[in-house]
Amino acid sequence: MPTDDDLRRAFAIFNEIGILSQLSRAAFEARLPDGVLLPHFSLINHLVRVADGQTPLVMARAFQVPKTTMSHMVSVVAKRGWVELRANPKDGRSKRVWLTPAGRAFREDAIASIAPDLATISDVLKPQAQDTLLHDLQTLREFLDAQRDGENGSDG
Amino acid sequence: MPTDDDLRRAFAIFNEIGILSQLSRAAFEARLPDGVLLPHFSLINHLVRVADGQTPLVMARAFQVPKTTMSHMVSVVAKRGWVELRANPKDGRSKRVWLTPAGRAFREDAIASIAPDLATISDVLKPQAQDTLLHDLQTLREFLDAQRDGENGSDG
DNA sequence: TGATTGTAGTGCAATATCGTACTAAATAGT
DNA sequence: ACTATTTAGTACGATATTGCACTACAATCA
Repeated sequence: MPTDDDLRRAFAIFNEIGILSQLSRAAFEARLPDGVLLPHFSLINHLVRVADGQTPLVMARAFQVPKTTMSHMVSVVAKRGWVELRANPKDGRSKRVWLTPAGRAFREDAIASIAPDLATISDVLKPQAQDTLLHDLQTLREFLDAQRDGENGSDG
Repeated sequence: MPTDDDLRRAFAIFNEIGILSQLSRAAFEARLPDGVLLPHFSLINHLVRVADGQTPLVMARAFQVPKTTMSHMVSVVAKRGWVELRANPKDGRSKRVWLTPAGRAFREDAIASIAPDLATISDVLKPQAQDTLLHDLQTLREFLDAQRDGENGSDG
């Protein structure tokens, strides 16, 4: 049975997460070219880390956004020349998203430009604390993911 | 001197924070009336917890959003009848935002409806771990806040 | 093979966020 | 007091996110 203080603490945790998300996103986007947003970087980064040639719908599920949102995100980064859309010979309905050399270069540059900012974390959190923090955040995220799966998908 | 692994870990921490923010926001909004978003609740909650009668500009700074964004947020919750805008007798340029009884009731209902979800955190994180997590998140947030202050404000 | 159902993507409309430019009011400097 | 600067808020436009409806294609089934 949770006490009032338990609830307050849980509320505070998610409140801090929300604020941190906002602050870190703003800090990151300040290092990106003008008009480029965090989701655009995330999309490219995803293609590099997982694999390119995925369909927009698969990516929408990975990012847990509606497919219309992914469609728009892909069109934006395609306009920048960072990905190319090609027909899927295996399935006439779908397209596949391929990285371009410019897309990979953009990712490298972005990572290099935020690395110094990222490194400053160590000014306030010891390595051991960072490990614990990351571990607990992952635990929490997996838990929320599992809860979400128990309910409903976000698109058709 | 940060190693590659240090950077990877820091990157992963902020990545988890971003995902958690998205997941918890979606879970929260699922409990709110249709069309009501987290910022709308946050605005009301802020007025209850800090004080109502603040000016929109002060609130914009508290939320770290541009004043045009706050203007829009206030107009939305005002349309719902949860706040009232009144002229500021001390300053003819500004207005002050006051909670209505309906606004306070909305907050109570929202909190009551998410409390069961919040309580489930304890299923995966012990109280001690939650304390540490909250503490480290606050440390990180204060650090980012300080960095941001060292640079520039977001509006005029 | 033809009809039904399901899936991938897009077009469009509604709302949110946010920058620029503007008006009105307060403040500072002379 | 008069002018210049600063501050509070709004109007407007641009982009992002997202739901709904639609088309094209695929898969299933009779």
